[in-house]
Amino acid sequence: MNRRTSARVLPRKEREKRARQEEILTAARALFALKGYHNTTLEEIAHHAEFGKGTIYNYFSSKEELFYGIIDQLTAETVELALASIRDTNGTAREKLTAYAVAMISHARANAELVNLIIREINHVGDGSDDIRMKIFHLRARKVWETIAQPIKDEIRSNGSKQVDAVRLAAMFDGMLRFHCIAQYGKFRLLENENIAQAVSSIVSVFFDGIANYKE
Amino acid sequence: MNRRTSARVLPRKEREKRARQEEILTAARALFALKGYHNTTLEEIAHHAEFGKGTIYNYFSSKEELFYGIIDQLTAETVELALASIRDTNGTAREKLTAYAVAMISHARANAELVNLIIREINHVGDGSDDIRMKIFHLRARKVWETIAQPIKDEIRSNGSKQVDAVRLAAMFDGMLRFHCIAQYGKFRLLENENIAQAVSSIVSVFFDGIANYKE
Amino acid sequence: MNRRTSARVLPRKEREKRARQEEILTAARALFALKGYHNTTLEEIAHHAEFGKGTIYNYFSSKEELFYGIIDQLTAETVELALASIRDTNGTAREKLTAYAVAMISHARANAELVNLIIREINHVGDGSDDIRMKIFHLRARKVWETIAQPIKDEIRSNGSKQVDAVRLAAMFDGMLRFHCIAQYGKFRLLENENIAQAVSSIVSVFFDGIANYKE
Amino acid sequence: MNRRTSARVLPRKEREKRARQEEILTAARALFALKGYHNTTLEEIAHHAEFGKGTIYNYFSSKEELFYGIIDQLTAETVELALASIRDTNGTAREKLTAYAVAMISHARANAELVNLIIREINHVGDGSDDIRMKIFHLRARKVWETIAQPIKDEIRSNGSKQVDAVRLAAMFDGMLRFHCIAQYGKFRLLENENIAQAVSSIVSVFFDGIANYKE
DNA sequence: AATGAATGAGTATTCATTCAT
DNA sequence: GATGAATGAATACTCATTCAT
Repeated sequence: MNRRTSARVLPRKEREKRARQEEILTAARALFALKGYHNTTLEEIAHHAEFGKGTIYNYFSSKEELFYGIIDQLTAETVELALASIRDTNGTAREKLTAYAVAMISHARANAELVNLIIREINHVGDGSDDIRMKIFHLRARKVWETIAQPIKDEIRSNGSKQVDAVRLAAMFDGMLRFHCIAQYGKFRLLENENIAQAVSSIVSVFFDGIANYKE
Repeated sequence: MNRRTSARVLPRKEREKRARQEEILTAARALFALKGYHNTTLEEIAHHAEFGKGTIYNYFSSKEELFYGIIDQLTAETVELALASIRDTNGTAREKLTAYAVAMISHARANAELVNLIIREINHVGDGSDDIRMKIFHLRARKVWETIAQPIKDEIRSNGSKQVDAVRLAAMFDGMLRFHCIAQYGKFRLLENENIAQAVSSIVSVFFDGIANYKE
Repeated sequence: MNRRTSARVLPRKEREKRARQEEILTAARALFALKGYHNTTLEEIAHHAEFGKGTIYNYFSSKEELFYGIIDQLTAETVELALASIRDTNGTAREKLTAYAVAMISHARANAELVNLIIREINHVGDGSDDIRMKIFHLRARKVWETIAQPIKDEIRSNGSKQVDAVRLAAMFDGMLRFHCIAQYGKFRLLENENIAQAVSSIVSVFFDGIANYKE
Repeated sequence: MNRRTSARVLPRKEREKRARQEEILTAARALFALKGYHNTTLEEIAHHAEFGKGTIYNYFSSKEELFYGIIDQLTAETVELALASIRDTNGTAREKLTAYAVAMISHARANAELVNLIIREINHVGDGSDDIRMKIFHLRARKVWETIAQPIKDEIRSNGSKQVDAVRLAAMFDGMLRFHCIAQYGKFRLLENENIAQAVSSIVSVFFDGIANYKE
């Protein structure tokens, strides 16, 4: 196996470049999350990443590109998280979705306000001419929904229902989750509760049984 | 009746001032929604409102203040909308919440991206020192949830359940709705469907019956 | 005659605006001439013009535009100077061209290195996409040559020659003059002599009689 | 014969160093001519010369030094060209100067805009503290004039004139030539004609006979 | 000797805010 | 009150130069 073609054994130069990119992304992530895109200067990012200002531009061609790098990272993480939760959980649909919900909320909490960052800033940057990029985020979101739609579909099918837009239901579930994250972890903090297990339990319970059958 | 406290008989001066404020808010709303807070200049707002740039400062002490004026307007509208939907709908909880959902989504559609603007920009402005203002938005959100929590509580009580955090359930319902609005009407458009009735029906159906009992 | 349509009685506002533009142009002229386009900062120009930096942008949309403003001024002055010299001088072609030469060199001396500025910087600024502007300078140069071509044409016609490209000859005369200015007043100072009358006399003498008949 | 002073038998190291310098100068020449001094980056030069950026600094201590290297090359070429034209042409002053004019214009055409580059950029670089360098260019220019002044002097002496500043006349002739080159080959293209022979003929004719005796 | 990643001084431009008219 | 010219702080981005490898 050639060193160049192997994904594992990248040449040292390349590995180091990736590592530096990660460092910069991490610094930017923290600052964007804390202060928002427009209120964070490249100087600050550079300082926080312990690089010179000019160095940032060796890795990202503009501040905007850096931002998209973060979005890319985050959406990829979310997709990965959904895939892993559903794939690795053996059990009922309810258990699979519970696993996803826990993972999702934990990720949101760990990344504090960064999850909202996506929603907050996505329309903000650029002039809308970057449709290609938008399409990627689009595809990532659908990928998540399609992933969690699978157990939903199975559940409903076993119910006797036939034609159901499981992706739409998945989006609803995701909506509850994400709104919870925004409400819980955004600056615009709306909820006080910090008990993930309980929050997930509520959401899953409502989603599967509805409030008509809701039991605390 | 005091001239000041009367909503009807404000002095002409005061009435005109309010009217001007509204005009400015309307112009700003349109532009902020279209281009975001930071990408909209006061010059543009002034031009669009057909006022001189300096005049804006006779009505709002800063660009930020103007932004909060819009948030204030929007959140007030949402509260009003929730109150009206629940109050004016006679029937079951399901019917009341359906009414609210229709009103909410219609409002979001009519105000296009402005709804997201709240979420998107709310963290953008200021340096966190405006807690008082945050508290107002906080209270408005709770007011909405408490309003729609009432029918939910009634529904569940009639189910025999006792201790239920209906406000939390209300927030979940609202979350599904708002996420739907963001996904549907944001630039980050994720859904294709434009049929409000159907979307509302799905959301209400899941919320009340859960997907376990979901019928298309 | 309406104040608005009269070229003489511009409204006060407009007059003041023009005056400010002139002040800025004058300041920029001095600095560009002294240090060149790229070595002069807008901050310096603003300071020298006793305006704030932002104010410059109310009058010129960019540094480049400001530069073109100067070129415009200078080329217009040169045209004016040629027209006046030829028109106002009664006498032979030799006398007319002498008048032009004196005026041209005096202007160059008064504006020190600014005359060269045109040649020095003209290719420097912008990316060549401003053909419209180039065309204007082009036309101005031709205008000068056509102006001084007239007496040349008359002189030659009285000689019996018929078809002569007088404009080309005019360009040659102008070339001697301008090169003299560059050599004399540029940083790249090549000549020591400061006696305008003598320099003009040499140039005119050579131009009319050639060195074959040259008498000091 | 000392290895150092011999032009032929330089040590290999030295020869290679010179060769590399030439390569870099050639690359820089092309780019400076095309885009101007300030709009050409060292990165581009290095790339075009197929060297690493840092390597350039092993041969030239700064970008400015590199520029002066080009000027040096060009002015040396011009001196060489003048010397050769006058020396190698047997015949009248008129013929010698015609030869020089043809050589000069051809060189200008071959080096396109590089000729103007000298005039354009000479004031651009540095802060005037490089008088030594200026003096060199100065001397080179005088060398050219003195070279072409010789046949002029002879011509005039044979005319009976005594005290004539032939160098000044030479500068005038050169001025016509160089202005022609600028007008013809600069971006600021003022002439359409491309017929070198005819242009030279006009210039020489005017210079020797003046327009008073000018025949097409 | 060759390299190119790192650097940060330097600069054009924007725009919220002020204030004289 | 209304205006918009004046202002300068703030900031993304460039690029000559250095230096560790």
